[in-house]
Amino acid sequence: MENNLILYNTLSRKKEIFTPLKAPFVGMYVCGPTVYGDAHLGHARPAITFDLIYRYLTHLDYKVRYVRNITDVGHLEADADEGEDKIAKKARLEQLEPMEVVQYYSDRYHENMSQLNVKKPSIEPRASGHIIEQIEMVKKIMDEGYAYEVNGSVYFDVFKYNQSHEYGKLSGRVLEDLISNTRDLEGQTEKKNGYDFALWKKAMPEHIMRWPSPWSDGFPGWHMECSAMGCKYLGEYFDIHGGGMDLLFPHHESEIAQSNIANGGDPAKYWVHNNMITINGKKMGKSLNNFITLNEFFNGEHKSLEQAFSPMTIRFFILQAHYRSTLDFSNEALVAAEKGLDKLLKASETLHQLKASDQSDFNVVEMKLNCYRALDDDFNSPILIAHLFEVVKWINQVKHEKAKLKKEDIEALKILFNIFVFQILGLKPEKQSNDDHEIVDGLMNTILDIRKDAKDNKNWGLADKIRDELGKLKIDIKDTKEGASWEIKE
RNA sequence: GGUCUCGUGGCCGAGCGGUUAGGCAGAGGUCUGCAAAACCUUGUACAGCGGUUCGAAUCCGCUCGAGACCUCCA
Repeated sequence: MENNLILYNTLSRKKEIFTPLKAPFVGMYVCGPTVYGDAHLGHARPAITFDLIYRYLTHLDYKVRYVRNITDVGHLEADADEGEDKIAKKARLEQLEPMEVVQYYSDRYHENMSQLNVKKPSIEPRASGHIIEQIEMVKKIMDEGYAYEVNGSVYFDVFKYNQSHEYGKLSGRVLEDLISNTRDLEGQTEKKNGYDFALWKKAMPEHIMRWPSPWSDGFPGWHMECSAMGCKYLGEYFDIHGGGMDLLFPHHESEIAQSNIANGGDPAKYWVHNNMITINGKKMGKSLNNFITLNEFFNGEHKSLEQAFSPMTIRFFILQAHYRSTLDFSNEALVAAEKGLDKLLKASETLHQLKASDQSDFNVVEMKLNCYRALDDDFNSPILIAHLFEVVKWINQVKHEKAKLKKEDIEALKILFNIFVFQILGLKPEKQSNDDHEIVDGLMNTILDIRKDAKDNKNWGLADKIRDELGKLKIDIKDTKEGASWEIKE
């Protein structure tokens, strides 16, 4: 497949033509969740954004190795260097082994991802399983003279690094500004400078998660894991590094610094960042405590929710905005997404019942090109969806015999829907598929048959009664020219 | 305080120098035993004020407003 893909590179702040380092292979690393709580709507954004990118690159015939980590150690609670490990804290509170907490929330995260139809990454490494690699990397940085040890902890010397490299080139920060901003931070730390970051932390006695190292029994600094694991599975220089915009600084900036010293260069060619989801105009996040978990969306049990929203509604809602824009949550917006998605999926079913004509009123080839153009332009899913809704219009017009489509065009549209709606956008019908389906179908056909007899005899009372009673069972009956149809609500 | 981003019709959200974005909601109509769905028609939108230009939502400046990062955060 010819490649016209353009993507926005945070590093250059420009859209660039996507040229893989070693086509057809593509290496993509995305910062995954810290598993110490249920995933919320904010977590769904990068998952779905990079799922879209993964799916599209795969569709373009690239052999993608997609690595998304699980952070199960090293993330500190309050201060980057003085706080307590998030996992360990949660474990102590709940009287659980740290790894028990990790297992529990990892499982729940995976369950949510599966519900959202997010494909599994090729590799999902855990930080705790790569302590050796991280220690090795810290050693390298020590050997190069860009890190110093204080009381068993190791810090990266940002000032020294900045003399030969540019600390801040990703986030657009200037070290002088950082100096003036960190100068008046309270508390005397072990660090030479406030902006230095930890590569290895000595564990306090109460700290449960700890590993031996040349410097102390302790644990790796947060930024180490992504550098070490990215390098291990994708090489020292790979194609795409992704994550949320809030990770730009200091996380990704520090990864670049570490990698430059340890491996002699940047870790990735393209840096891709998804924007935040907001609630009442503010970022939805753990720290602001204004988040709604995915499970709460799915079951509707949250005071801010007027109803439950299905995983596919959430997915569609997110895909209707460009990944680099903020997306504002509201019940109204989600209801709109729910209805829009329903319309799209219904049209997909209708497509299979269309009657072919000997000519077409629409240019299917052009439409297909437009769909590709949308995705090629920095994965513009909202534009793609707008195109798909035009196809929905076509389908409905043909259904109502107000427009025509040739047989081969109908077939082409089926393929188009399959590619863009199902394979790339990753949407799927949400009907429960259980073994009772055939029985239910049979029953419904019988009932609708009886109702049709009633209607033919103008026995409106009986016809309405059947519809009303079924309605109470959440079964919707709709009369069309072709006969009655039914569907289960919600 | 520093750095950066954004402000689009009732709501969400594309576009980023000249062409209808799209979805939801609203209004009118077609269809229909009724209802629903679908279809057709329908919207004085681009924070404000200046400037550049033949032409600006789109570029520049200022003002106002909102947000992100600078500390863990997707």
